[in-house]
Parts: sequence; C-alpha cells; structure tokens
Amino acid sequence: VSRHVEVRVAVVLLTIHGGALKALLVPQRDGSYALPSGTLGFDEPLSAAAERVMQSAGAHADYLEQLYTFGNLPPSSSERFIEVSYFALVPSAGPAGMPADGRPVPGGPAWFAEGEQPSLILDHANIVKAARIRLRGKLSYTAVGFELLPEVFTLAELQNIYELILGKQLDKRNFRRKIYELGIVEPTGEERASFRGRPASLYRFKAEVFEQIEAKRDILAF
Amino acid sequence: VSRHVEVRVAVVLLTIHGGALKALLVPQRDGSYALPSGTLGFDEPLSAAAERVMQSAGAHADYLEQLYTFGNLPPSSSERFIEVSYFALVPSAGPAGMPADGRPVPGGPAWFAEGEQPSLILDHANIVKAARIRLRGKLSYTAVGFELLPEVFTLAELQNIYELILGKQLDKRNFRRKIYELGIVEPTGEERASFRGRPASLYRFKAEVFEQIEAKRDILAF
DNA sequence: ACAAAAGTGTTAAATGTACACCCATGC
DNA sequence: GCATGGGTGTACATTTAACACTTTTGT
Repeated sequence: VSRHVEVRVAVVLLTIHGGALKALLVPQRDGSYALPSGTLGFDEPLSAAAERVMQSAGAHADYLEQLYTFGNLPPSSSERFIEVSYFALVPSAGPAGMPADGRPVPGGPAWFAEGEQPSLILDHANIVKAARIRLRGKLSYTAVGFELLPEVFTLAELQNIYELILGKQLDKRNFRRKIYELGIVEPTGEERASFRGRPASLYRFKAEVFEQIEAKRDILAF
Repeated sequence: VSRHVEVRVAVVLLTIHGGALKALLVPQRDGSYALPSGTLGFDEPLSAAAERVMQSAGAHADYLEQLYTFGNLPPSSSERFIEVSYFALVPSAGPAGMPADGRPVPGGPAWFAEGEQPSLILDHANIVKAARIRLRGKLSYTAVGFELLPEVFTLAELQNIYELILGKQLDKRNFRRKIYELGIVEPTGEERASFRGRPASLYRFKAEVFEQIEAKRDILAF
C-alpha cells in the first residue's frame, strides 16, 4: 500500500439542455456514475489536467474555473487521494440542439439534470451540487450566463438561462431593460424564426464592454 | 527523485492590528518568509492539516475556509507539489491589543501589513493576495467582518474593520442604521472608555439572527 | 382570423446616499 | 471649558418591482 496521497482532478461540465441545467457523467463498470476525472500527472499543471479530463470525456468548454478541493478520508481504504474539482460551462446549441460535443455514445458519457441524476461515486454528488451553487452565485456579478449560450442568441434564450439557474421567473421588460442599459449585447441584425410566433432578433455578447464594468458587483442581479 | 505529487497545505491568517489588515508569516532559513504550511498527512483530512499548520505557527482562528489550490510547476525542480490554501480570521484583541496569540517570539512568526510584506516563497504572495480579495468579497454578504473582532466590541471598531477592508470611508449614521435594522448585534449594556471622549457602548454579535437572514445577498453591502 | 412568441413604458415602493449637530467624558 | 470621539434624523436620488398591451409571424 502506498503511503502517498494521490492527487486527482474532476470536472463538472454543465450545460443547458431541454430546459434544464445538466451535468456530464461517465458510467462506471459497476453501474454507478462518476464525474470525468483522472490522476494529476507529475509534470502537469492542474488546469491542464482538467482540460485533459474533459477531452477524455469527449467534451470541450471555453469556461473553466477551479471549484473546490475535496479531501475526505474514504470510509475504509488503503488508498488516499484528494480531488481538485473544476467547473466548466458548455454552450448549448440553440433551442432544440444538443450541447456542443453531445452526440451521446451509447454506454458513454451522458448529460443528467438534477432530478434524474444516478448515484455517483465518492464525493461526486456533492461536487455537482457545489458547482450548481457556484454557478448561481456567480450569475449576478459576472457574465457566466453567456458561457452557456452559443455565439448568437435571442434575449428570450438568455432570460431562460437566468430563470433556470436562479429557479424563479423574471419580468421580461425589467430583464431586457437591464441588458440593454449595460450595453453588453449587440444585435447581429439577423432574426430567427421561432417554432411559432414572431421571429426573435439575434444578439451577440460584447465581452469588451463587460470587462470594463466587471468591477462593480451585482451588475446582473435579478 | 519521487514521481509523486506531494500535497501541501498553507494557511493565510489575517487579523486587524494597528489599523491594518495583517497576515501571519513565518521566517525561513534563507531570510525570506512563507505562510504557515506543511505536508498533508496520509490519514489526515485537509481541514485538520490546516488546523495543525496554524497551531504549529502558534496561532488559532475560529473562522477557517478553503481558499484555492495552487498547482504551478516550479520553474526547475525534481519535486512536484500542489498547495491547498486556506484562509483564517483571527479576532483582534481590541483597540490597542495584540491579535489573539500574537505575543511574537523574536525570529518567529510575525504579522505583516500589505505594504510591509517581505518577499515570500513560491506562490505565497499570490495566496495572500487571493485571501485579501476573498475577504473583501465576502464582507458584504456574510458576517465574516465579525470574525475579526473580539466577542465584545464597539460599533466604531466594527465600522473601522469595514473601512479598512473595503478601503473606503463609510458614513457613520448609515452604517449604524444598517447594523441596527439587521438586528445582528445586541448591546451588552456595558460601556468602554475611549482614549478620550465619550465612552462607547459595547455590543455582541448575534449569530442566530445572522443565520436566519444569510440567504439574502448583500446584507451588509456598503 | 387566431394562436403564439416578441417586443415595448410608466408608476410606486424600497433602498441607498448625503449631510450637521448635540452628548458625555478626561484633562 | 475645550478637545475628543460617541451618538442621532431627515431629505433627495437611485434602484428595483410590479404591471398590460401591441406587433409580427405561421397556419
């Protein structure tokens, strides 16, 4: 038995899919599931390990952030490891689309909403919960919400994301006013036909503008 | 050379002392300084290691929270480790007092303000900076500010802490109104004579009340 | 013409911000 | 009696929250 503490890296990938915020989980041999995870290489920076682990699950995210390091002692085991967790946001692919790399392989990684989540190994259920809480917390004072959208989106889609993550309804007019006043989106000039009803204008996120105002808290508080 | 990644734990202890927010630093053999830190034991939970490391520096804190895990590759070394950092708040001992366990041993750990800080090993300067930022961020939506005060304090002392950490002056009347309205302090009925001028009423923090309102953000935003 | 989603302003309430004087004590 | 820090209330500006109807499209 090794007397060394092993360092592992786990990534919570979140995306919006089918009207729910879902996490990517990898099936294990024993029927349970786990976050994409792996052992930290000796010459590997932590964030590089997180990227590697994401790729090994067939996913990619532009937004990656360290979440928390879990170091509970396993109930009874001759192994000891700590798990450095990350959370990552994957853009959804529009109203009815799949998440970016989400053509699910049968028996491979799959996306799960909070309620439908199977049982997870170790601390992983807690890690997923921590990621959801972190996302909710950051929603109001950063632009993380935009990381869940494709490059071009409608304001209704943006509002849906806020409503989903915050778990409450928002007033359409107040929401749009705030977004306009901040000047963090620009119209593409294009429109997109909805399933039914009037077509919606498409917008693009203006990262430059956001960086300038990022200092002040509660920019996007609803 | 070991091919194992070693896990280390480092703690940023912060306190208010002499009108400044100071961090506890331990002198090294080579004249530089470091955070209190040590290697994680095989059977030791992370938070236990943080406590142990604090004690070995002769300090104690009621408030301890994980900060961030640093895993940079050292520029050239056959060793590799990651460092799980914690931040801790030590109550000051009143207006002119020393921090709780702060009778400094010559050549031992000592408290340093941001400007007076000597050069630190590895990432430690960044870790201290991260702790200061985290403290500032949490000040407005948690009661961490109270963790820097002794059990009994004056409202002026409380306000000083907020001003110090936020780096700006606050209006006395508005500050007190907010504290009163929240009902998170209760008068002890005692007073304390100031160096000069009218004696100040003493208050105690009401943790119970705070927990009830903790849900809402920006409770203590100034 | 109707069903469905997009888009648009105004008002009231709550919150935050600015501001100046009296009070109790020690010297 | 004066210098020092403790203590208090009011008015204005800003922000947030609630609310309903018109527009454009596809069928």
